[in-house]
Amino acid sequence: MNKELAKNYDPKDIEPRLYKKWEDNKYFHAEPDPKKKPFTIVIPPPNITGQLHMGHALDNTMQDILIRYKRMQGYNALWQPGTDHASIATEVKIIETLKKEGIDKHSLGREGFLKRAWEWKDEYGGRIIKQLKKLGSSCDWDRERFTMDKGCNAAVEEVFCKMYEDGLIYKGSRIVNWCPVCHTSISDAEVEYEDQAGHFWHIKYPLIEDDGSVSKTRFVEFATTRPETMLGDTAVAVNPDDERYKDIVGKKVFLPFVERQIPVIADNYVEMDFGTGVVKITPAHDPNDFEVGKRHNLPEINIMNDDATINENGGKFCGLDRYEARKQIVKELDEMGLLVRIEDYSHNVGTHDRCKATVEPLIKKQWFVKMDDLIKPAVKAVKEGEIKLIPERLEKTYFNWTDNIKDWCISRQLWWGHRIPAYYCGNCGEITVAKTENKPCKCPKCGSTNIEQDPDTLDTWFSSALWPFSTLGWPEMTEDLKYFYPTDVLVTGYDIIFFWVIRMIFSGYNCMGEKPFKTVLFHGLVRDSQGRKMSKSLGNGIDPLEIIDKYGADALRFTLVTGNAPGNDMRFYWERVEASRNFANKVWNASRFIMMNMQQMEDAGIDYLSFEPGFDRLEDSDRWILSKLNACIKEITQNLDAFELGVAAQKVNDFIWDDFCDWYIEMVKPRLYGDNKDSKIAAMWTLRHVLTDALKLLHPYMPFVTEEIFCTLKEAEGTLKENESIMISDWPVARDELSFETEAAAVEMIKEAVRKIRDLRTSMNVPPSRKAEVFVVSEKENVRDTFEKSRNFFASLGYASNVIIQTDRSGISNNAVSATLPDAVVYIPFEELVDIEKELQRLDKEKVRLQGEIKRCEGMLSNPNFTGKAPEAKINEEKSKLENYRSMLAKVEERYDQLR
RNA sequence: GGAAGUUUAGCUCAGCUGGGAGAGCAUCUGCCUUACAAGCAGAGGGUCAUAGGUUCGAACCCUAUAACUUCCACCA
Repeated sequence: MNKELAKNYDPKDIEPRLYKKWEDNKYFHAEPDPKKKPFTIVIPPPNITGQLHMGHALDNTMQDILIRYKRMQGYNALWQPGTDHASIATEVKIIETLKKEGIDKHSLGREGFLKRAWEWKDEYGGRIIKQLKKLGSSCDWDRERFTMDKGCNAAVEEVFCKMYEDGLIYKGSRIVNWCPVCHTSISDAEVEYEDQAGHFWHIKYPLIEDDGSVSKTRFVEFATTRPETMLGDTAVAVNPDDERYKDIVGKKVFLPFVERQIPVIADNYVEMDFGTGVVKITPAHDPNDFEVGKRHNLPEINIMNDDATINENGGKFCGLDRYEARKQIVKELDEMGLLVRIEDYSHNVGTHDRCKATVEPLIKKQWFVKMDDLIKPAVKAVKEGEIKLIPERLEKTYFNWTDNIKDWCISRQLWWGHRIPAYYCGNCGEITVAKTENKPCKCPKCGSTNIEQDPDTLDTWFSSALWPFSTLGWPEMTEDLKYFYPTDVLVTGYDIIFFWVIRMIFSGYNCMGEKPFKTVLFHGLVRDSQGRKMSKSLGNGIDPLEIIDKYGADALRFTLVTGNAPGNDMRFYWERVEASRNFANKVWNASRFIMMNMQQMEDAGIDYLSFEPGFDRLEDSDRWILSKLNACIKEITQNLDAFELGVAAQKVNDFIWDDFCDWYIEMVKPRLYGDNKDSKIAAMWTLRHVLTDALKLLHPYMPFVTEEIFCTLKEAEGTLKENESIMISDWPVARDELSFETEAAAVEMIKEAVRKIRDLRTSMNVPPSRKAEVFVVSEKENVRDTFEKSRNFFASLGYASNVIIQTDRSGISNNAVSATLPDAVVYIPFEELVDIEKELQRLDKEKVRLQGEIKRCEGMLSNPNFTGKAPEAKINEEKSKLENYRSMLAKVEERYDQLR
């Protein structure tokens, strides 16, 4: 042995060193191999603008746990990494940067701007990758992709052209969400609604009399939250069943300012009970009005420019900002006597999720994906369980969206992104859709060479929707694609189920004819300790890199996956990181203990390595911990297969800390410090065996500390192979020949006795330094045998100077306290310390407790409904409990009588 | 308006799909016991939101109610 571990685990130097080792040895790399089963995860590609935040840390920790677990199980595990160009987020960021330099985007021109964007990508795009590495992510970095690399571009063009041919992509003039700040259309999913305090302006339009004059006495009154849109009104509507307005339907009203006469129409869209039952109709600036307008063939009058100022259709308000126009219009209406009243009103306003500007519905010519057919296989897949969502309840959210799906607006008036492969003839207007390599030099219809490509780019999610197969080579049918697709799990936050998950699913079926993944594992948000979202503006964000720096990546990872269920949000507490760090340190020190003893045995010339566990040489405590380990392996494997990462983590923690450290290592100490060589060797074999398996079980969660210990341990033994690593070692397999029910139960009894002794001592304020004789009295031979076999550790754990095992209580002083077990009574004569009255009180309390338990058991067992209907195992369990309680009660009563 | 989630110890949360309520942190007591004070040993602390129901048996299943949170819709 030539390596020693420091007293406290310090991740600082260890983590980068080990990560480099893994990378250098290509342990993350996967190639198709028909001899192995694939297991694939594609990373949710982080934005190139991104910095690692808690959400990433959680998301990637979960993926890494699954990948490492499967890799150890012998799967050909591929974690496909990459980044997203994040069209609008990046473009906004670059515009900001340019602004600081006093440069306007348009003055650079498209090419100049894109050049800057690529420079920016080269400089910052790799930042988050470096940060992911600090977390320990075992992605196959040789395969790193980017949504705007050559392959992804090819995939995007392929899909666009194919879908256009199939009629799934069309260009149409429809009302879209327009961001007047970013100057682009955005999809429905990108609109965030927020409650804003506003007003309800009650306005009236004069009726046009039958003689064509503007009435001075008859008006139609309605209310609106956006009076400026009146400039684009082309009707007012009432419900067809509304008696109040029956007589004016078909007549006209006078629209002030623009001085139009517009019709009063009847449409079911109008609710009679709301407001006055009259709605002004502005088809060009409201999605509902747009629909109404279509039904009634109303003109669509656009009154706004792209920056939300009023255009020439707004007459005298032309040039004013929408809010300025609003003020003016209200003021002038008031002056004209057409403003009835103003009411305070809180309503939802659509804002752009990127820049928070109020979205303006506008009619624009845009590209859309037709959703109704495309969505069908995606619905079917989830309905029939072909794709599993975890937690299951998110299926409802999923179907809620698919059931109400609208066509997807995919064109963006941005430069950074995939430019739409559509070409327009400047002469005849013919549209040609073609891949870049086939782009037309002249119009196929009129032959004109006056051809221009569509200036717009695609929604950033258009390319990420293809991510699970574009990264594996599609549209080429590569070996990778055949082997690794469909992928196994997608791990992501529930917040992007609409943006991304659904779109990947329908794209998968559309392009590959096959689902993109079998399971979607959702996690929640990491919130601050007060339950608030972490955000830049609140300044309450916690930097994962700071945690890694202070406590290590292992501690961060462990913290993020323990104590919360799939899909639930969690709160972040530094105390929890500290607890995780302490756990890592615990593992570290247990290992240190074992290695110190290895050293001592080596120094004493004891060959512990060649011990082959003829199981007859294992002692009860060894068999107990091996049984525990075996159960643990089974359960943890099951939990991981069911994606119950938190539950599995808790079990590893409890096994290592409670069973292994607090009990087994303590049990084994007297043997290690004693003279029995065989016993020592058996103990050392068990320690090493259990530690190694425990490290493996822990490795997916805490890759660094486990690797460091694993290698140091092997090195100490002298069995470390070159470049050996726990990450490519075999996942532990449960071995039932290493499970010993009888011995395990026997040790549990000793543990119970120890706990009772400790309890007695504490309640009597006996300091640990004061040892005492301990008598064990049992009529049962096998019980006495058990104590006999375990006397060494029973004595040390129970602070006994001597353990005397006998069949009756002869020779035991009356000045003794006792602890009762079902099959034995333990006496500790403390002489001067014992207060008989107090002891009687204690025994009395115990009597009452046992009587209560017995009553409960008897009640159950005498209930014919219970004995008739409950499963037999449960009945037997209760019977044996009852027996134990009765036996204990008898002993307690006996002792009570003796003392009295 | 529709839907979902949450409600368990002082705090944050688990509880693996019905069989005697758990962890971490905090609190209290005693220990620097040669792996670990980032530790050890003990203790206190819960009508599992409320009210009904199903069941031999409910934190868990059903119904209703309340509070909080979130998502979707957008009635102008």
